[in-house]
Amino acid sequence: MSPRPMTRPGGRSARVQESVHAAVRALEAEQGREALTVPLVAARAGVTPSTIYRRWGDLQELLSDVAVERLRPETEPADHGALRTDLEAWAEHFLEEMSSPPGRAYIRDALAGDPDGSHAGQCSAYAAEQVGIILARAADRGEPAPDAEVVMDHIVAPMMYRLVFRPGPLDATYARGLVEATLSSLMPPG
Amino acid sequence: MSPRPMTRPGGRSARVQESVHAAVRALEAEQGREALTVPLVAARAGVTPSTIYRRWGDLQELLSDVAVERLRPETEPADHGALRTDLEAWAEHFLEEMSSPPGRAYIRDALAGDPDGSHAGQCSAYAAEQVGIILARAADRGEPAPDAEVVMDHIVAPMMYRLVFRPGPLDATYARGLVEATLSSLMPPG
DNA sequence: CCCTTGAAGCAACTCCTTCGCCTTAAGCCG
DNA sequence: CGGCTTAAGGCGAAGGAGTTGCTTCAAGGG
Repeated sequence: MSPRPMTRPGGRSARVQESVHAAVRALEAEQGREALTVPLVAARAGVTPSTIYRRWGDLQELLSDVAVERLRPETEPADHGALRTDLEAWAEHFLEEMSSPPGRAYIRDALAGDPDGSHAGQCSAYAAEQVGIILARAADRGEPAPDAEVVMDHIVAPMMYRLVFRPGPLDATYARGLVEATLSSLMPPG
Repeated sequence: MSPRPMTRPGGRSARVQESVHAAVRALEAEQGREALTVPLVAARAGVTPSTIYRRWGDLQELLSDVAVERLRPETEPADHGALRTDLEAWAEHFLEEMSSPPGRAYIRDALAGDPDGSHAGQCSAYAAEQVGIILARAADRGEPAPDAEVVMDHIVAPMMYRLVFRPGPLDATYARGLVEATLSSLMPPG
């Protein structure tokens, strides 16, 4: 989970990591992200600044690390009994979380301090995992379902592209529209 | 074009901006982006560091500014006489440029130093403009054509999502496939 | 229980970054 | 065309972020 290989995941290293992450979350809430500096976080976490520089490189990579953690889904997508409703509910929930001010900030942070793209990859892996669960359920029910790649390209990608690259609001209607279009192209009306 | 409102676009301000941009491009080419610092760029550009800090805020915003400039398309999309071939050629060209190492670096820089999303918005505006030209040509020819939003959602967004969020290579085949899928859903085979 | 070794603490140094003040010149208006 | 107003750039000092070598600590293995 940490950006650098942690050959000793237990004990002190883990405590330091958690302490630093907690310090970032606390200071973000108290003073806003603008006010964060590495020495400040270090002091709050009870470690020396050089520890943070050595493990994370710089403030941005640390913030990216914390942001990815917060973008991890906490629960499985709700089961509504049918592929269409499952996908609609998940897409609406996903878009709502991601387009909220904190959601946008986490995405921004996750991308900004991510020199090798691994944090961005983790974000899309989270979404792919949720989608996979929904599609597996559909398969269990015997419903025809699109491929996971199709869902990523036609539902997740447009939402995330708009979030990251285009100004302007996004609402649940847009998410539902993407789901409808994807499912109806799966089973043409003809 | 500059991140801060330029109430005096002419004369010295414009010269300083161009000089600083040129210094960034030169030092990037000579020493790599890792080596860049604000004082280094300032020295090369013949300005004082405080000028850069005042106009751009920090190194990342400056690099983002330069990156957006480099992502601006230099020519109109080629005219191949038909919507399908125009879109295919443009999508392939777009994906090839964006997925190249420098292209990926520019996208990363453009997003990283972009606190308010205006640079990201500029990037998508460039793509939308190119798409608009292609669609307008199709309309002139009397060809049925999808809406620009459909092209952005179904062709541009999947490519950019994969570029930014997913590891792994991307090739012209993928771009063509997106175009085919979009056009064939426009005119169902039935 | 000791040994190895990666990680954290410490401290000193470098240099990035900020800020106040002054100077320059762009754009305006008579 | 020539002075006037006012952004914007230059300069220098002060403060703090970021870096590094060395030392100390403790996790995990023998």
